[in-house]
Amino acid sequence: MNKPAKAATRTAITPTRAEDFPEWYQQVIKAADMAENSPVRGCMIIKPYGLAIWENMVRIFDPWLKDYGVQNASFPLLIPVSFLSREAEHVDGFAKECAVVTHHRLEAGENGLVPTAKLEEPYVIRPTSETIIGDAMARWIQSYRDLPLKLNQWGNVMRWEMRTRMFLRTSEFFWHEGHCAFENAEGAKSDCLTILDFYEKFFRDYCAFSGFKGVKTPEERFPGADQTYSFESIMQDGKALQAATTHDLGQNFAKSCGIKYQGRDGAEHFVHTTSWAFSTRVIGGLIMMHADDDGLIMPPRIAPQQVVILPVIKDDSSAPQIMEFCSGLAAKLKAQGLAVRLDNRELRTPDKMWDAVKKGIPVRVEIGGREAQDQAVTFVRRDLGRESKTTLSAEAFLQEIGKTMDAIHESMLERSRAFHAENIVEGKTLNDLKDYFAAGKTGLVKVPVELLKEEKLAEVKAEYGLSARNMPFEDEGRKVLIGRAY
RNA sequence: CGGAGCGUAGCGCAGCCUGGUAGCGCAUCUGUUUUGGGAACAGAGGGCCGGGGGUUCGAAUCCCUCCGCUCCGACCA
Repeated sequence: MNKPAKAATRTAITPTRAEDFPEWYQQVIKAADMAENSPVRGCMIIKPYGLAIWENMVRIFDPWLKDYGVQNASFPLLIPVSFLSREAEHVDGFAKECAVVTHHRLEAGENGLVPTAKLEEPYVIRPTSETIIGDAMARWIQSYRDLPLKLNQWGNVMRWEMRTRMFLRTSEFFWHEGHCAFENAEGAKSDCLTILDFYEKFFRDYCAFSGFKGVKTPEERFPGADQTYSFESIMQDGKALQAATTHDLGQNFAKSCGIKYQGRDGAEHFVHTTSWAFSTRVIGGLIMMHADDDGLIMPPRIAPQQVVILPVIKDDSSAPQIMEFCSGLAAKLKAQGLAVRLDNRELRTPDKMWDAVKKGIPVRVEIGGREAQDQAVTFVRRDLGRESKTTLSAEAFLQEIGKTMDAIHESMLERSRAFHAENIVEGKTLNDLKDYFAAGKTGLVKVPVELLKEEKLAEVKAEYGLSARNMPFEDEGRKVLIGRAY
């Protein structure tokens, strides 16, 4: 009798991506212990492992901004309602999703605490900070010598979303928001493009994200912007994710906030401002881009833990030797600047192993009696799975580990590129677009921009839940990518 | 805010139609044996069955009403 087929196909995450993508996404987050829902509607608790990813993103990206001349600052969480109403389009865009603070005191009432002491002017919890930063800029900028002024803040914002999903869309989310002011339109545009390049580099070289830079169509622009640029990527279910945006705000906010300077010509001019951001949403993108049916797969360069060392102890007699070898190995890896975790928890080895798998730790090292004896290292790459199990001398392993990290990164990026290549198809006509999605296909269709003028486009978009993602730079504005998006 | 579904142990679920002392799997704890890709046995702990109201001798189950969550849509990083 043959043994029943070993549950080799059992996946750490149920359901699988193919069975139910949204549910799979939730389960990956739970399995990796990244975040959980909170008692506050639409807001999540980011757990240590999830926040560690964000902290790495901050650690990597922040120096780039500083190097480019951006200074960090911090503006209030609360914004006077009157500030928000300064820019007409901006109001339109955000008013509906603002949380409003109207009182400043609680008193015991019949059914518990009730707000008393109404504020004369309510505040909104910032959905974004253009207006309050603009107000400060108006005071800080007098002369062309004060320009450019480049500011950024790392913080949280709140948008009262109708429908939330962990990381991808939550009412409160963390981000950085850059706000810059320039003498002229060229300065602002160049800022938008420079930062967009930073974003592309960040996603490509650290998150192993393929994607495309481009210009937003007018209807997809940020409220109050003259031009919005974005970096977008396609997730494993074929839907696009806007990973980061930069906005050329022209003189719109300068005029509504009164940001003026005396120019080289002695006359008074309005500045040109920009704003740009990426958020904790990117963490959701990491999951949907890279994770598989066994859970997360972290790109090595932003992984909170890059190497996990699992001692495999069979009997207590060999334990001290194994642990000593493990500690030594951990110390040497740390000395190379790697984030190492020696998992000496009192759990069974398979449980620790699956924990490492579900957290997507790039390299898992297993050290048992044999390795300790031979001064060797057995390791597995998370992106390749158990087939990649390799044993090297400790010396060789320590020499190669940096290259292994790079190789994992490159292979993840390559996978992402291949996926993008397969999921962007060219179309010419509205019917091409319609037929593609009518056939149940996913991904994006690249069509000539002239199609945006067709009246029937709205119908097709509505029918299949499509939107214009952006007009990729590589096509010089002649084409636009259309598809479903997060 | 519209449409659909769901709230029962830490997690995943059954029980509800047809009311009668709350169950299963995993996880947890204890012990023993184990341990190189998801261990076995034995025992134990753990629940205001989302909240409130009703019907009833009796409600997880029937009715009303809130609240929350998930998915699809509209809105959006």
